[in-house]
This record gives sequence, C-alpha cells and structure tokens, in this order.
Amino acid sequence: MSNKVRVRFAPSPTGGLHLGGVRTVLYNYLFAKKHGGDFILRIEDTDQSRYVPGAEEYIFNCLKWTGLEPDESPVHGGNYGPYRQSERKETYRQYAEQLVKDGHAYYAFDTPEELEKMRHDFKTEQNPSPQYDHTIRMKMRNSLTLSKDETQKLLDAGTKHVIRIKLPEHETVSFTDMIRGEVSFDTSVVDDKVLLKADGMPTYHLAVVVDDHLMKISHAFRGEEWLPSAPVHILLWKYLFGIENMPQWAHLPLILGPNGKLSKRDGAKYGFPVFAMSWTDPKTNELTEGFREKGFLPEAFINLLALLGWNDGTEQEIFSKEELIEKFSMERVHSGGAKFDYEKAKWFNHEWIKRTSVDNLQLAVGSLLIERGVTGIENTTLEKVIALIKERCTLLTDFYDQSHFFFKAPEQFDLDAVKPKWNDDKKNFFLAYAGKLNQAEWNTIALENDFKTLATEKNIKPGELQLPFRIMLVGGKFGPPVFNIAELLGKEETIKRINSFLSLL
RNA sequence: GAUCUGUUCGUCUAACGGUUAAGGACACAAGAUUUUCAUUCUUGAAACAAGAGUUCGAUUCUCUUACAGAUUACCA
Repeated sequence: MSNKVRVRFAPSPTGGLHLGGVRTVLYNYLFAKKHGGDFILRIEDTDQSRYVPGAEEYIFNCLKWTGLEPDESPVHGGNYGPYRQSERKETYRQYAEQLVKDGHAYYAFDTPEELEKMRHDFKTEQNPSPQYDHTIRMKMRNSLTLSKDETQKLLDAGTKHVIRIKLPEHETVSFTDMIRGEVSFDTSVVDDKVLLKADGMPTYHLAVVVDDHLMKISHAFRGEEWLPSAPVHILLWKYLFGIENMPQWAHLPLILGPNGKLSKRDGAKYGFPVFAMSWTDPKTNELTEGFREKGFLPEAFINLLALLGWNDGTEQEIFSKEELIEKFSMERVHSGGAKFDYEKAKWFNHEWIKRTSVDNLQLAVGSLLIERGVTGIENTTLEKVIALIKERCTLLTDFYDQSHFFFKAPEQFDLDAVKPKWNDDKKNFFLAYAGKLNQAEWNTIALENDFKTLATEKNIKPGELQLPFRIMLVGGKFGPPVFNIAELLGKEETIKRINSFLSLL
C-alpha cells in the first residue's frame, strides 16, 4: 500500500457553492498538489429529498472556473468509483450489518412519531433536546430491548428500521486535529447516530468513513461544523478499519458574514456574492449572483480565499496558485473563524487585474462587452483600450463602464457640467479646434499641444476647456485622460463627436 | 441547557516566552499628484477580552470568568 496523499471534497448537490465550500476545496487541492497527491471529488447525494437538479453540474463548473479540477470524480473517472454515494448504496449496508454483528450497532424500529414523543417526554429545562443515547436507548424499540426472535420477526416482516451506532457509555475519544491539536470528547454526551436510514441509504457518518477507507483517503479536511460529530467517525474507524488506518483530520475555521455565520440562504442580503458562480434555484427560479459574474478573476478569488484563514507568516498577500501550492501548510491555518470583508476582496481583484497582462484580459473583457451589447469591437482597439484603463478597474465589469464610449458615441451628456460656464468664445474654440484636427498629427502629445496653443491664442484657460471636451467625447466626468481618449477614438470620430455636441447646445 | 471550538487595531492578520513605542494589509482621515473620475504617493488615527497563576520575564503556557460560533435530525 502506498503512502500517497489523497484528499477529497464531498459536496452535497443541494444548491450553490459558497465561500466556505470553495475554500475547503482550495485547501484540499493545495495540500494534495503540494504533496504530489490526488484530489478526489465525490458527491454526497444520499438525501434524495434535498437533491436539486443541476447542482452537481454547477459544482463542476465552479471547479473548472477556479482551476481547482479534481483528479477523480464522477465526470473525470478514477479507479475508486463510483464517486456518487447513491451508486454505492449496497456497500454501506454491508458495513452497517457487520457493525451490528460485532455489537457496535443495533436495529431500531422507532417510528418518527415515537421519536418525536421521546423528545417531548424526556424534555426538561436542563435538557431541552434529549438525544437517543445510552440513557434512553433501553426505553425504545430496538434490537437491544427486543428479544432476538422478536427482532428477527420484525426484520423478516420487512418492518421499517434504521441501524444506529451504539456508543460506549463512558469512554474518552480523542484524536489529533492538524489545526487544533488534540481534541477529546466523552462518549456519554454523544448520541447513537443513525448510520443506515430506513430507505437503505447511509447517513453522512457511515458514508464518510466507508468511502474514505475504500478510496484510500489519507487526509480529511472539512469545516469546523463537523467537529462535534468527529467522535462518531473516530469510533467507526476503530470498529471497522482500525484507528491506525484513519486519515489525518483537519477541521477548517468557519467563514463568517457581517453579523455572524455566512449562510447560503440570504446570499443576496449581504450586498456581496456568496457563491463562486451565479446559481439559479430551479424551484424558486431565484438567481443568486456569483463572484464570477460580479467581475472577479479566478486568480483573485482563489487568492483572497486562501488568505481567509491562512498566511505564510510573511507580509506577502498576493499569491498565484503555484505559489500557494508551494507555500501552503495546514499547520499555519488559523483555528478561529474569519469574517469576510468584501472591500478587501475587491482590493485583491484590483491587484490581480493590474497584474494580468492585456493579452490575458482580452478574452474576458471582450465577451463582457459583447454581453452588454457593444458591437464592432476590433481587437487592436480593444488591446489599447484595456491597456489604458486596466489600472482603474477593480472588477471586470468596470471595464464596461470605463470603456463603452470608445465603441459607441455617448447618447446622454452631463450638460450641467458644461452649461453654466458655456459661452460663444468656447463654442468658437471648439469649432476652430475641430477644423485644426483635420490636419493634425494624430497622437496624444500633438493633440494636447494644439489644444493648448489654440486656447492661448483665443485667450481661454485650457483647464476650462478640457471638461467640456471630455463631456463631448465621453458624456460624463469620468474616464482616462481626455487626449488619450481622443487619440484612440481617431480623427474622424473625434471631430464627429465635437460637432454633434456643438449642435446640441 | 449540554458538549466542543474560538477570542491581537472596525476587518483579515504578524510577532522561537525575552530585540518590539505590538508589524503589515483592507477600510477610514489628512495632504500631494491627476485642470474629470479613478489610480498612485506621503502621513495619521486604530488592538493583545477580564482576572488569577507559572516564570527572572508573558500577547505567547495553565486555570477561572465573560463573550462569540458550531453542534445537539432517518441534512450534509
């Protein structure tokens, strides 16, 4: 048996992939790649009632966009399939039965109504949520309280039942978490979790352990919310495959929203995306915008997520995926949760846009412009435009706001910025300038020199003329330096815009 | 309620138990640059949750308290 590092991410296809999910993928991926190992994606679809059509495919698209592609998965294939838990149903039953045989689990015949009654009857002020544990399991209907014959009779009759783990009454279960160090629990406070549901599907508890074993997972990383059920998994490893074969665990800190936990639900409420990519709920048709659609570069998205809970101890903040793989270490992951800061996220994106070459930006920006209805984009123009405005764009979508006027003459003008100080002298200046442009040499410097010389001749301050000029070309008070715009626009278009604006006033 | 996990500037975080006025980044404020807007640059304000203990020495180790979060389903 090899010691190869194998890690897995196991999402349930129940909706969009949120920040915490992507970061878990990322840390799994980085760890695997750093150690030359494999990153496995398996799908936890054992709860049919929560399954959302399209969610599985969506997850794959997210991984593709972020560049965190798995080595093995339902779509990539692999030697340890099937990678969908619903397709491995039979395997789980076999292990559950073995646990019963070894006395570590038992059949339970309690109906949902009976369970509800139990929770109601045993509820006290000290214990508002009674559990199915050693204190009450002998009061319920299961193979521990029923005789062997009775149990067999119920089983033979096909009575609906589940298999529950039988937790030891007083035992300390401890394990070493790669991030938190030694963590221990007393089994008396953990309940007899259901392992196999009445429909024959396993619960997460059984499935992770069995799958991790069968898929030879060496390191298991998941969110901190799983910490309380870790003792169940440890015990299962002990009973089934031997504690010495158990993967090494790491429970990742949570990502928090502005006021507490970051929930999938109210994605729209925060004012920033929570999903990697836009997700439309097929039931409600509700669209939740994702980081990609919001205008984030995948490199920036990964970078900011990596730093939300980890850093390499230096002051470096911008990391490429390759650098992250090289420098990442689970030991330097924090144990405390981190609040997500959208402003900082945007800063990361801005940094990445500045660092990304025009060539690499061209495709994304081009398709964004087309999506927004810009037509007739020439590649050479687009290149120059991107180079000119890239520094001023924080999100990819800013490229539209900063550049649409290059491709289409403005239809609305900020007249308030011009009118109050407008007079015939200025009008005459622009008439003259437009005429002069016809013979002019076409570059930024010449354009600016002519502009200033002419202004001096006409005895007007150039500063008072630049704003109107900008409004003529752009429509508003924004954009790169005005002579750069004119240069890119070209002689014909510039003159055209001047004239059509003059006819407006 | 119980169990587990946490707690350094507003936020993300750095600091072999001993060079630190506790460092950096985002955000914020002021100024410079830009005769638009943004960028950029400079400067500034801003934190070790509280108490006890261990130690020659504690932000760092231990305990207690406070606060926060997770879990407490035939969901993952």
